[in-house]
Amino acid sequence: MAKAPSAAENGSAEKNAAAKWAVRYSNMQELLFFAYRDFTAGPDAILSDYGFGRAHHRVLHFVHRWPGLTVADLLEILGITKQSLARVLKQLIDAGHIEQKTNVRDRRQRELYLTKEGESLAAALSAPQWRLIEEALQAAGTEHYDAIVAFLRRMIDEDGRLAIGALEEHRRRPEGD
Amino acid sequence: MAKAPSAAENGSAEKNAAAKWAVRYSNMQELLFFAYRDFTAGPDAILSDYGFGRAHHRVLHFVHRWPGLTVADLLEILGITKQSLARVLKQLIDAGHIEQKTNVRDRRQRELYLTKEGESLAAALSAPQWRLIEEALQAAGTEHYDAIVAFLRRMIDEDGRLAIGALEEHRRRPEGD
DNA sequence: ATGATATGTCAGCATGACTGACCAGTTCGG
DNA sequence: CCGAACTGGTCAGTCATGCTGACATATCAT
Repeated sequence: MAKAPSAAENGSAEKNAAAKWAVRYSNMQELLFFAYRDFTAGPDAILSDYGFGRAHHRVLHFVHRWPGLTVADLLEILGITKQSLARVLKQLIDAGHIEQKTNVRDRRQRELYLTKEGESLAAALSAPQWRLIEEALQAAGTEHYDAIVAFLRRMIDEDGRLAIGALEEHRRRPEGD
Repeated sequence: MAKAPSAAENGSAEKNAAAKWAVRYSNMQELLFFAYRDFTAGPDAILSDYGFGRAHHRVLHFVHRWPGLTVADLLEILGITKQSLARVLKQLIDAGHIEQKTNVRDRRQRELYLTKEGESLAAALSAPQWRLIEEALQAAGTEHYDAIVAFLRRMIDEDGRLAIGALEEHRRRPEGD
C-alpha cells in the first residue's frame, strides 16, 4: 500500500521493510490522535469556566498572533463559515475579550484586537500547551526542533501553507497606519 | 511565562532566548492545529460518502489494530461514553463493517472484528494519512523518526500512555483462545 | 440467590460545524 | 453618480458527536 521511504526494491527484504513502515504509520496515526486530544484538554478545561469552547480559543490565539486581523482573514485561516465564526466572535466581543475597530482605509473592514482581558485569557490558555510542547521537545531532544517543525508543516496542505504565508506577509506590510 | 529549554539564566540574553521560544511555541500550537485538521481531511472526505464521520474512522482503526477488542477496551481507548460509542458502533455493525463475537470465556463480553468490507474501508481511510505521514517524514528526514515519535508520545498524558501500554500487553497475551 | 459486571438502549442537551437566504454599509468602476 | 461587488452581520434550520441520567438484560462470581 504505502511504499516505505528508501525501501530496498528486492524481494522479501522489501516486504519486511514495507511491513515495518506500515506499523510505524499506524503508530503515527494513533500518536497524532492522542497527542492532539490531550494537547487541547488543558485549554478546554479553562475555557469551560468561561462558557467558551475550543473555537473561542482558536479565535483568541489568531487575533493575539496577528492583531488587526480582519474577519475575512480569520475566516480564511480557520476554514469555517462566517456564520460559525460569527457566533463565537460575538460572544468574545460581548464578553469584552475582543475589540473591533473600523479600518480607516476601508470602512467595511473590521480589525480585530484583544483587550487586556483577552490577552490575559489567551495567555492562560496557551500556558498548558506551552508546557506540554516544552516537555515534549525536551523528551524528543531540542536539537530535533527543526525536523519536527518540518514534519508538521509538510502535513499541512498547500492552501494552508499559503494562507499562513499570506498572513506573514500581511504582517510584514502593516499598511494600516 | 514558559521557560525555554536550556535557556541561559543571565539578563537580556535570557530574555531573548525566552522570546525566541515563545515564538516557537506559538508556531507549534498553530502547526499542530493545522496539521491535525488537514491530516483528518482525507479520510473525512471518504467517510462522508458512507454517511460516516470521524468517530467511525477511529473505531475502524482501533478494531483493525487490535482485533478481538472488547467494547470496554474501546471505551477506554477513545475516552468517550458508551452511549456515544454505541451510536457509531451500531451503524458500523449494521453496515456490515464490524462483527461481534461473544467471548467464550466470558459470554458478557463482545469481541469486535472487522469484516472484509470493514478491512477494506479501514485501508482506504488510512491510505491518505499514510501518504501524508510518508511525505512529512521525508520532508523532516526519516532519521528523525524516533525523535518525532518521542515528541508526540510525550504530549499524551499519563493515562493515555498507560492505556496504550495496556493494550499492547493485552495483544502479547491473547488469552482469548 | 444476590450483587457486580458488560453491554445495550431511550430520552434529552450542548457545541460547533454546515447550508441557504437576506440585509446594511461601503467601495469602486464605468 | 449609480449600480455592481464586496465586507460583515444575522436568521433559521440541519447534522455529527460529544455529554448526562435512567434503566434493561444477560452473564458471572460469591
